[in-house]
Amino acid sequence: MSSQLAEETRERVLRAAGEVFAERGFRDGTVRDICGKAGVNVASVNYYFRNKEALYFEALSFAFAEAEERYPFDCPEGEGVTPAERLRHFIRNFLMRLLDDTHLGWHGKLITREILSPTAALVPIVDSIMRPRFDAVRRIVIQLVPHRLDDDSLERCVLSIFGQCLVYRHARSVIDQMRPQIVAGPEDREATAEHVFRFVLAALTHLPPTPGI
Amino acid sequence: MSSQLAEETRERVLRAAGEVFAERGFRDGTVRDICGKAGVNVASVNYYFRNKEALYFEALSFAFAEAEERYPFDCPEGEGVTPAERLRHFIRNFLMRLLDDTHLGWHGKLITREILSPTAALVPIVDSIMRPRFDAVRRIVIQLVPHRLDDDSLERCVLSIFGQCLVYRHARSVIDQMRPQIVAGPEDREATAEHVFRFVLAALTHLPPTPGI
DNA sequence: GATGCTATTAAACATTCGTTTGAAGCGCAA
DNA sequence: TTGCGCTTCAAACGAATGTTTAATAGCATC
Repeated sequence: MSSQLAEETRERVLRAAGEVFAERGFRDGTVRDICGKAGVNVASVNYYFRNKEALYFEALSFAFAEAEERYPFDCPEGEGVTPAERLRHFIRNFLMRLLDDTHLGWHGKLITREILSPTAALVPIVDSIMRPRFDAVRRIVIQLVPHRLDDDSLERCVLSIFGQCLVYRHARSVIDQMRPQIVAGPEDREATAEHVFRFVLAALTHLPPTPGI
Repeated sequence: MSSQLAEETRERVLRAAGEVFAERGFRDGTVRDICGKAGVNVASVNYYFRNKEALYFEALSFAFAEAEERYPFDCPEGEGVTPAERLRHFIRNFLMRLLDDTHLGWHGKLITREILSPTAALVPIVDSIMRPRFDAVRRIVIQLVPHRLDDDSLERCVLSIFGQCLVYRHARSVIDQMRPQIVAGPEDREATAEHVFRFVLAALTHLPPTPGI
């Protein structure tokens, strides 16, 4: 029977693993680093998880679950909310999460690494977490574009929206070197979110119809 | 005196290093892998370069130089070219490079890794290669937006453009799992480039003025 | 208090990897 | 040919790392 204390130890290792893997990657993040940060013996990894790889899988799932919990995907779908308001809400929510480096920053770093070097762990994450958001944004796009779009154009619109948010995380090192002021403070981030919203809204509402459809 | 043969060996190691580092990252890409692929002895790394880290630096610079050579940044600046045509040209050129997996794909992968986990090698690359492109796109944006933009909004517009292109590389694994058809064939990639161009053009030409400026 | 299961520990093991070493190969000039 | 400098090689070294082991401690139950 696993005690309450053991469960706490397990979660401490899981959290330390997430932070270490996020900062240094799977290979560079050593078991000794993780256990040192968690304050446990190195054998704990083998005791609680099978090995380092299984620990990585669980840490990734744990990070996603915790990120979902703290930054819930609350895209208002009610009747009284206009599509533009839903769009603004989504973009701000998503961007704030991506730009957050302080308390929850390692989740995003870890996920970014996983996307760049995908393992088998990515498949269920894409299906269970990313796809619903993709679908929600697609519904917003359909409502905002004044004419019908073919399926591929629709997907590309959604990707254009995600891309404008994701660049602030993926190219963060370049931004910090070239234009640090646009993401420096909270008010700058709000302004960035507002910009992305206006940029997307202008594009969607004025997108020309695809010829031949 | 270094012979012609030695120079070829050096470059073979450099190229193999770029491919291996791109595929597996700095830490996972072993010296033995690189030398095996290059068909040379492991001691060659220490002979031609100082050590693995110095090899990585040189491989990164080499990759950038070769990518610049094969995909030259030829943004037409002449009088007779409209800003919209320059934008289309830039986006297509940039996107095709990002989506190219075949002969030159490892350059982009390597650079993406470096941006995510930046080392000291990134600073000169940003200054010498990325900044000029950023500046060129900014000049195009100024010409396309019908009113004056403050500096920060201008930077964010440029980032919106880059982000819409970069997402096709950074989130490639997710796209491949969710919507592979939009980047599958050459004609799909052309359609993607055209979409990004139209999306950006619609946004820039209809972007509302920032209040209070 | 004895017993048995769980949790934790220090130490060691086996492997991998970057790096070094010393010798051998090779081209070329004297 | 001989000698010399540049290049390549096989082998080994030392450090780091994932994993295992066997012993110890903690703790609930009887």
